[in-house]
Amino acid sequence: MIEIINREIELFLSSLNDIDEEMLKTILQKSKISITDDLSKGHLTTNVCMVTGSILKKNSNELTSRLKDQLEGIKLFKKIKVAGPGFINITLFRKDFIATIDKINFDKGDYGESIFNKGKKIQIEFVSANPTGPLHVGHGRGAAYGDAVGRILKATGSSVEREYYINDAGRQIDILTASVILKLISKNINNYFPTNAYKGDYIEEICKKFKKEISINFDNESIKKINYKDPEKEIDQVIAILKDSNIKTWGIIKEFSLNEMILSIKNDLRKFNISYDIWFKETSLGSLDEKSSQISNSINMLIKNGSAYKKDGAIWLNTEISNDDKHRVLIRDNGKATYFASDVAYHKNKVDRGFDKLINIWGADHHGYIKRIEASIESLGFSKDKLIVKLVQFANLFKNGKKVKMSTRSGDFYKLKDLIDEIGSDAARFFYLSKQADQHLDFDIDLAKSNSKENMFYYIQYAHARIVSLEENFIKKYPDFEKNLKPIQESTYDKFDKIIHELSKYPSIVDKAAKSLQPHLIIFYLKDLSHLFHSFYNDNHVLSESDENVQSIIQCMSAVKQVISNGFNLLGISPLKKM
RNA sequence: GCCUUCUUAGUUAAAUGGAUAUAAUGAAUCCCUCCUAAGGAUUAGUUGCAGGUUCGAUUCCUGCAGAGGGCACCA
Repeated sequence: MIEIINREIELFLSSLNDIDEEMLKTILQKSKISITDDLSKGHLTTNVCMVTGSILKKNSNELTSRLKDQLEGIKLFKKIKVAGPGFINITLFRKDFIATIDKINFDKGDYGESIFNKGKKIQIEFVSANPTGPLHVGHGRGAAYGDAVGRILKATGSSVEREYYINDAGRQIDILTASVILKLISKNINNYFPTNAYKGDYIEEICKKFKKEISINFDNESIKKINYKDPEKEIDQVIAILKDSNIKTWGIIKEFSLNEMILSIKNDLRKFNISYDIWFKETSLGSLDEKSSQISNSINMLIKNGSAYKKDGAIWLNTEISNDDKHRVLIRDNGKATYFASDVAYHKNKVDRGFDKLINIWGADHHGYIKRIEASIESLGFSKDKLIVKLVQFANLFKNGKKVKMSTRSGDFYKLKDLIDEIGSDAARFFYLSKQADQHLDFDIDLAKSNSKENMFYYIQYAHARIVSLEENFIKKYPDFEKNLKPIQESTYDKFDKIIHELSKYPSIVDKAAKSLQPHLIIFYLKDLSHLFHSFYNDNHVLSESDENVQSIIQCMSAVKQVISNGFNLLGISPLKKM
């Protein structure tokens, strides 16, 4: 129906005098056909006359009456009405309106999918937490968000590749390795353990798994003598001694610890119903020592085209192109690459892989990083519009009415795994996604676990479960109807019209969520839909309706169930059959 | 100081520039001989302040006030 109206509108616009290409484009961009917010306004509405009127500096009254006549002329609609400041409201014939139910029950899991991103290759990189500790509840939000965005984009026709960037190079990994080694040799060094080493119990778990047949010999005496006031220098000194005294064993333990950490992260994410297509290691970008490694190549390119330069012994990138407030160091005066240099190479690698869009999901603390990455992309000769950075604000976790504190180094944090064990993956995902990603979120564990009305998650699940049970009871009562339900278009029953109207909005909600990368829109939609359902369910005793009506109602209810299930699926949540 | 996100019922939150700003919660009242009361119905209550753009602004722009986050040759 919307396609038909669109065609009529285009005909209408081209029939107008004094309109040029440019204007036409603007009008089509600004105007829209949408589903009305309320049935009292009919089923569909368009603002095209107001938009056209304002662009052509014409009175919109004249336009509305002309378009109204034209739409009435094709006799495909029950009623055309001009309303408000110049909307055209369209009421469909009942069979067209009610056909939505048949469509949903026919399309099943495909209902709501669209093709507006068809053929697009999108890469989405998210979580990418350093493999120096297990994932904590702070990472959960980015994980739930990134995965849901991936699912939604896929539903709009694009191919989506999920990627986790593993920072397996650099000082943090050295600290991890040192922490493990110090625990392994703790008896020989009087249990010495520097303040800045990682303290969580996961370090001990790695030690337990480490095969003891390898002899672990380090310079224990030098370690015992370490005495620094600055904890940063202290840990660096520890690392230096360990490496110098037995680089081979260091390497073995480093690799082992890293693999254990990555494995634990993968397991946690799997538990959270998330799987990745690619696990990209920072070390695969190579090092500066290799002449044609990816990292050397990208820096050389930047130097060659004049974007990067040498100053005070370091190599800097001029980031003015993106209005960054200062130039950024790529290679330090000690010859080592910065983390930023790896990132430049990594983003070049991503662009080279030919994606149409790169979506990075970062914690809000990375905010200051956006401009320099954009500058590097532009400086390498690509458009920064390819890159979309979505910031996810921190989540405050509340338990027993108190805020839960977190710090990775001290080992004092709430693990994502524990949260999932406590409330389940589905409820956790739901709450992480229940608010816009770029807003602060207070995550109340007690509420998430509660069975009360204020728990939206159960409210929606309850609607789904009620319909499942309704269908079961229906089949028990009418075993014959199972195979030949009457088509719903013949229904004259109208008490569920509000629900049908709401169901017809679902595809546009998915599109909106995909365009704005906001999964929470789906949650709010499902809540509204569930509300309509619960209300209907209370007012109408379905199975005591006439045989004819009950067939139609059951089909409508099944459609509601289907849409809840489809919506949950986009969020990575499984609907419940029983509460 | 600079950058950035934000400010909507008592509280927590919705709303691609659209019509009467939507829910939940809290308060008050009511509804189970009936398909799951983890539910429903009714009532009262909101766009920080001052301008601007627009036929139309919670939405876009400017200023002010207030809150969070970021401003390393750390990762």
